[in-house]
Amino acid sequence: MNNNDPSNLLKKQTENLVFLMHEIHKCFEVRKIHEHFRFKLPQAELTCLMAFESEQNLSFKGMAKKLDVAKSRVTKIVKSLLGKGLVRCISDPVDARVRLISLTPAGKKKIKEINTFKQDIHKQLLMQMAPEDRVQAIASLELIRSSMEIVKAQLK
Amino acid sequence: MNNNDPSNLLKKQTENLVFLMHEIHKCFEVRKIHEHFRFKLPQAELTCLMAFESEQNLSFKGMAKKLDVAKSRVTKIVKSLLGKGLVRCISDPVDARVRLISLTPAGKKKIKEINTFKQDIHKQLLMQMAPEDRVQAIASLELIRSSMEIVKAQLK
DNA sequence: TCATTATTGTTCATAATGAGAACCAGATAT
DNA sequence: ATATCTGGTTCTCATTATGAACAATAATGA
Repeated sequence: MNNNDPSNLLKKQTENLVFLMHEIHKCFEVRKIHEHFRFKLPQAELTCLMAFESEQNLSFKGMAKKLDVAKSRVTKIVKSLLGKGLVRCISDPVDARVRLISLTPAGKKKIKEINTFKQDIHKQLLMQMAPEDRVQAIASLELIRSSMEIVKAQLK
Repeated sequence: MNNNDPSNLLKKQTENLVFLMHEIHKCFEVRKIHEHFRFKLPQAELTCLMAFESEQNLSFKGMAKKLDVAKSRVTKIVKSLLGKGLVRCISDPVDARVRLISLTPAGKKKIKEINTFKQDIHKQLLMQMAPEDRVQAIASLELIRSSMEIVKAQLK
């Protein structure tokens, strides 16, 4: 009994965790689909645009690394974004092979819109909680995230 | 100042939350891809198999509702799973239109394997935390999940 | 009972996401 | 100067997914 009780607790917590993570993940997916309809852009193009939050110039290779996709995928995504006038390409004066991708004014406006929406929806999420709980929730997420990173690293 | 400070806190928390949710979501995706390689099954087929955790017989329509995909998608997924000998179909004696999908012994073995892995990885996640923190983390996730459901409902 | 309507599953066309191999052009190094 | 390396494009292929059109079967109603 002394041995069984704590292991049983862990098992119950595990089952609970599996369920909660799955549900949260589904909600997250719903939000992504919603963004796709709201901003009339395929999800891959949305994530591509968001890559310019931290940089303003990206080569195709750099983008591929950042999005963790094949170069050929970037070619396709950027081609579509070019057609929509959201990005532009200039060839690198230092290296003629390299094409630098950057946002057009329309693209900048778009990511501002997307960001506003994203911030807003997460703010709403926090507002569902009592202010004390918000601090705790974020601390827990931080702990979960770092734990996930460790488990992920062990996986490979 | 008195007015600015709390709103500034909320903004910082929001940014933090956006980041954390995004990172956690990425980890979750990595796990799904890992499962796909480990169990040599496309992700859609994996989720289809997992639907038999709570039921042992499912019509194509029932499966479509459960997986939240179109009927035609189910046709394709089940066709592939049939070919792999993981599910079988019997026509409903009550209604000749209906084909009931159920697991073969091989399919049952497979979902047991998948479940063991899934439980194990979540258990490992909990083990990264101090026992007191586990309770808190799960409580936080529960709160986050219910908050997400509310925000999601407002979205539509 | 028989015709109309509704439901179940299949097939087909289409689109998005993504990988990887083969390839060309421009850069680096020996 | 030639060989090698690197960045980007193109092509083929697989996976995920929808929705329309369709065939077979069930249910309803006059």
